[in-house]
Amino acid sequence: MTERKRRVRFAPSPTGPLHMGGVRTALYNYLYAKQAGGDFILRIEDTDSQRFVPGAEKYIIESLKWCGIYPDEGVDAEGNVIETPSERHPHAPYRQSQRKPIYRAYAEQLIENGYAYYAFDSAEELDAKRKEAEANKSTFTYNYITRMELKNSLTLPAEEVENLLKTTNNWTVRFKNPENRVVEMDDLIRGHIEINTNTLDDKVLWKAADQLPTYHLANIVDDHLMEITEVIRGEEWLPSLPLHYLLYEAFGWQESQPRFAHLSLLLKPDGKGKLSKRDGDRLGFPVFPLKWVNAEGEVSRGYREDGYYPEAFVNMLALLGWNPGTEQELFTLDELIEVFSLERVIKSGARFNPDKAKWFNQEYLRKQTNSQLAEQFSSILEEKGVTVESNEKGIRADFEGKNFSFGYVESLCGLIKERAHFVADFWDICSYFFIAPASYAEKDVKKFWNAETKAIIEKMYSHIEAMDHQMQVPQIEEYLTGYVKENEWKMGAVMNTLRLFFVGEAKGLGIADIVYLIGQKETLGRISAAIEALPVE
RNA sequence: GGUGGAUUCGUCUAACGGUUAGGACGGAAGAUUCUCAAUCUUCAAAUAGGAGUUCGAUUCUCCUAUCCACUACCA
Repeated sequence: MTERKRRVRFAPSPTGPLHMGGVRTALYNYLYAKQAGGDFILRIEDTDSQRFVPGAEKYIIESLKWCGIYPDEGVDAEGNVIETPSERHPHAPYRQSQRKPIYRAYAEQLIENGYAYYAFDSAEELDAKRKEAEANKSTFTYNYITRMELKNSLTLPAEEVENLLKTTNNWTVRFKNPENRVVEMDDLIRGHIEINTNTLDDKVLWKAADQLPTYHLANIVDDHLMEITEVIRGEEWLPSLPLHYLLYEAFGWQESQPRFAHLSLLLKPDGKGKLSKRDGDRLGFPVFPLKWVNAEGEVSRGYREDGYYPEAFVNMLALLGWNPGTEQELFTLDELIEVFSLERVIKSGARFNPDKAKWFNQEYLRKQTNSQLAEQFSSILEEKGVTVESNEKGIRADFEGKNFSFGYVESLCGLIKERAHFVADFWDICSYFFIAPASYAEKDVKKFWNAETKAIIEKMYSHIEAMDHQMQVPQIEEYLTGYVKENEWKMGAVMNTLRLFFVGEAKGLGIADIVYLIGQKETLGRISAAIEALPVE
C-alpha cells in the first residue's frame, strides 16, 4: 500500500465541556499527526439533537487552543468551524449537522446491497421487549435471531414496507450483522482482537425522525470522506470496533480503512471507576481544562482558572498513559511531538493523581523568569489593592500608598518562586512585603517576646537605624548577624523576633532579604509598631 | 447477566525470558539555614492468586479473582 499522508481527527460531541480525558485523546491525536507531518482535524459530532449544549463547541475549540493544539482543518485561525469546502479545506463542512444530506444515500446503499434493513419498531415497543426480557433475567438484543420476529423490511411484505416508508417517519435503518462470523481486528495499542458477530446487535445507523445518522454511520462515512488514516479514540469505542470493521467492509472501503488505536480511560484518584466531574468537586481539583458554567448556573472549575500553565497541564496529561521509555518527565509540546509513539501508550486505565499535576505546575512555575512571574503576580496584587508601576525597574516600596515598583515585585518573585506551586500561592507566601502585619501570632509572641528580647530588639533598632542605605543583601546579612554575634546573643531568638515583627509569625524569608526589600524605614516602622502593640510586663 | 479489555510500590510507570525489580509523585527520617519553605542525603513501599511451558517467568499459555468499558433511534 502506498503511504498516505497521515490524517487523524478528534471528533468530540458538543454535549458539554470537554473532559480532561478528552483533551488527552485530542493531544495524542495531535502528537501523532504532527510527528508524521500529517493533519489534525477537528470534527464536531453533533448528530444528537437531544443532547446538544450551546456553547460546548466553542468551549472545545478554546480548550484546545489554550493547550496549544491547533487543528489543521475543522477550524480557522479565529477558532470558527469551517463551514464551506475550499481548495485548502475540501472536506468541509466539519460539523456533522451540516453534513446531514450526505449520510442518507450511504444508508440506502447499504440496504440495497443487503447490509442493512429498515426497522419500524417503535421505541416503546423495543422498550417493552427489554423490560420483558429483564423480568426473565435475560437481555433483549436486536440481532440475527430476534430481527426475524420484529417489524422490519426483512419480515414485512414489500408493499407494506413501501407504505410505511412513505407514511411514517419513526423508522430507522439498522445494520444487518452477518451470522456466526469471526471478525478479526487489529488495534495499534491492544493488538489482535477477535469477536464473533453473534454477540453483536443490529445497531441503528440512521433515523428517519431527525433525518440524521447515528455515531456509527456518520463516523465511518466521515472518516472515509475525510481520508482519515488513523482513528485514535477512547476505550469506550472498543466494543463497537467490529461493527465499524463490518461497515468498512460493507461499503467496500477496506483498502482505505483507517487503523485504530483505543486509549484507556482516566480513572478517579481514589475508589473505583472513571474520572468524573464529581470527583473534582469532591477532592478539590479541576476535571476540565477551562471553567464551565452550565445552564443551571453550576460552575465547574478549570485548570486555566486554577492557575495551571497550559504547558504543565499538557505535559501532565501526556504522561498519564504514555511514557517515553526514558526517565525524562518534563517535555515541551515540540519535544512530545518528537518522542511520542502509540506503541508506548499504556493499555490499562490510568488513575489520575492531583498531587502529581501540582508538581508539574511547580516545575513549570520555576521555569518562568522573575519578570514573567512579576507580570502574572501583578494582576493578583491589583486585586489586593496594590499598585504595581510596570515601567519602574528599580526597587521602590511605598507602603503608605500601596504603590510598588515592578522591579520590587520582580526581585520578590525571584525569592519566593521556589516555595510555590502556583502564582496564586504567592500572596499567602509574601503578603507582608506589601502590607505590615496587622497582628502577631500568639504562640510565637509567647515564645520570643520578653523583657530580655525587648532590650535586645531595642538595640537592634538603633543598629538598623545606623545602617548604610546602599547595602545589598549580603552586606545587610553581615551587618545584622555580625552585631548579634558581637553581643553574643542567640541568633535564633533575635532573628525570629524580628521576623515575628516583620511577618506577623515565625515563618518567611531570610531577615536580610526582608530588610533589603521593604527598606530601612519600613523595617524600623514595623519594629516600633510591634514594640508598641506588645507590652512586656 | 452477556461480550470485550485490563492487572508491577498508595499513585503514574520502567525492565530482548536471566536486574539487588529502576525512576517519578506522595510519605518517613536526617542534614542545612535566623524560622517556614526550598534544597540535599537516606529509608519504607510492588510483579493479584494458582497451575503450566522453560535450566530460568514481571515477561509466554491456561484457569481463578478483581477492576473497567460496552450492552440506546447517546456519543
